[in-house]
Amino acid sequence: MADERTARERIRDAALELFAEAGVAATPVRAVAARAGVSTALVMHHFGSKDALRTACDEHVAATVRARKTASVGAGADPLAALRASGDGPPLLRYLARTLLDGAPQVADLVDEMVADAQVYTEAGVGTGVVRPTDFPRERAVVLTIWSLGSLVLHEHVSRLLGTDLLGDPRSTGGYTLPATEVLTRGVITEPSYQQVRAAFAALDAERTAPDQETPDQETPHRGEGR
Amino acid sequence: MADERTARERIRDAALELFAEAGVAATPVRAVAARAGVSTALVMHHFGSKDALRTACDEHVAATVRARKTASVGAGADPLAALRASGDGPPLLRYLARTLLDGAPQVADLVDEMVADAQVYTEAGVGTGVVRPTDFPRERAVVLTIWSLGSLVLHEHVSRLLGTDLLGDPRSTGGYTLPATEVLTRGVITEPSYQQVRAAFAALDAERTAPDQETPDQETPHRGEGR
DNA sequence: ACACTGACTGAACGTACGGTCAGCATGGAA
DNA sequence: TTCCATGCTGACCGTACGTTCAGTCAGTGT
Repeated sequence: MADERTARERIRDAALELFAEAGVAATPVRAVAARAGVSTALVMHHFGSKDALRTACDEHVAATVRARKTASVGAGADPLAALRASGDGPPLLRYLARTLLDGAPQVADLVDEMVADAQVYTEAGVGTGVVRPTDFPRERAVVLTIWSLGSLVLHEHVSRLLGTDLLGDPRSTGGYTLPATEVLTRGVITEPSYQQVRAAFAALDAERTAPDQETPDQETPHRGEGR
Repeated sequence: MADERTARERIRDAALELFAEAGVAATPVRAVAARAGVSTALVMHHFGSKDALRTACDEHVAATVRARKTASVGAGADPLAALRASGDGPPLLRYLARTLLDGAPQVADLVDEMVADAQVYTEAGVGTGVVRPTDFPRERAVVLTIWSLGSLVLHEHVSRLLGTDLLGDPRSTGGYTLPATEVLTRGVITEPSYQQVRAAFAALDAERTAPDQETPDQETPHRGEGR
């Protein structure tokens, strides 16, 4: 019965859950108020408007993620491992997964920070021999962060396909983490195929910088059967 | 002036664009009708309800993706390369990126097919020497498909971070494809770190199947500095 | 005793929504 | 010509939305 949180916090948490479930546009303020056990007028009293409530949610999530983030790069460069384990992780992560799509500036800043952190951590990992060196330090950090967040956003599909809930206990995410880590360790593509891709994009760049001179017939950049 | 499409197709295409931009819940039927140049009543006449219109969009996207999909596994296991190149790709891909989140069954089936295709293609690639073998053929196909779709869903962040529009011309996606392919070729994590992750999850499994016997102190599964 | 403040509510307002309906053209079949 | 089916519209309906407002109540300082 005793709910230690203030009414303002209860409203914000209720909004977080409902916005995460159905999206902001599909969630009436009345539903938020009902879930928090208050009147709709009190929601307006505390936040001023539905949009301001949404912004407050964005800021709360961003602040919490910032507070909880740790340098855990070993298991697949996962910037959210600490959050996953914490009690209030699931609703927060669900909300984050939703709002990664509708371009809230607070969330965009958060992603930028995650990328910067990932770059620092991977470069440190290169020093300690945990992480391989790369030709594209920043771009690799972007790619790894995007993949990590992308699997979070699509957690429903991951759950259906692998039976692994990425929003739950990190110790039970092996169904996803194991193959992902295998890919991130041993790779998928063989070296000659990679060189073909590199050459194809280099040719495209050359064609763009000097578009007048003729280029040899190469309309499909990835051939696939070359050995 | 001559628009060859029927009014029904114009409505469906307008809905596709608007739903992709702002989401279904935030798009009024009136806006769809206005974009298509018809009355709102005609939208209802053709589709019956907003929800049915949404379903029609889902089915149209699924059908188009199925029609366009090709076996292009060389450049990072991208199941949507053909679609990207085609003219009506962008709005379709934008819609797909949106609806991958709200669990439409047609889209879920589509994802399942993509995974199945990815598994077939990667296993064929192992035979021709383009793709490396794996301990988890199906799980690897899931992971690669999820990463590919995840980067599509987060294309806005990719664009901001790398200046590369994944929805546009595939020949100008090198900013993303090159580092992604490098990661998928040479890996990120070193072999000993991978073995640590494997051992940690194996220990967790053992603990779960025989939870009574004591296990050695290992509360954090990824240590990171072990060498 | 009074005044003031902030949390909080029930009722209401204006609006924009999804959906309905009667009816108007057009056109091929009878 | 009559008929009905189809594509289509403007006007309308009930509802649910975001927001406003007047006012209650408890606490606090004076």
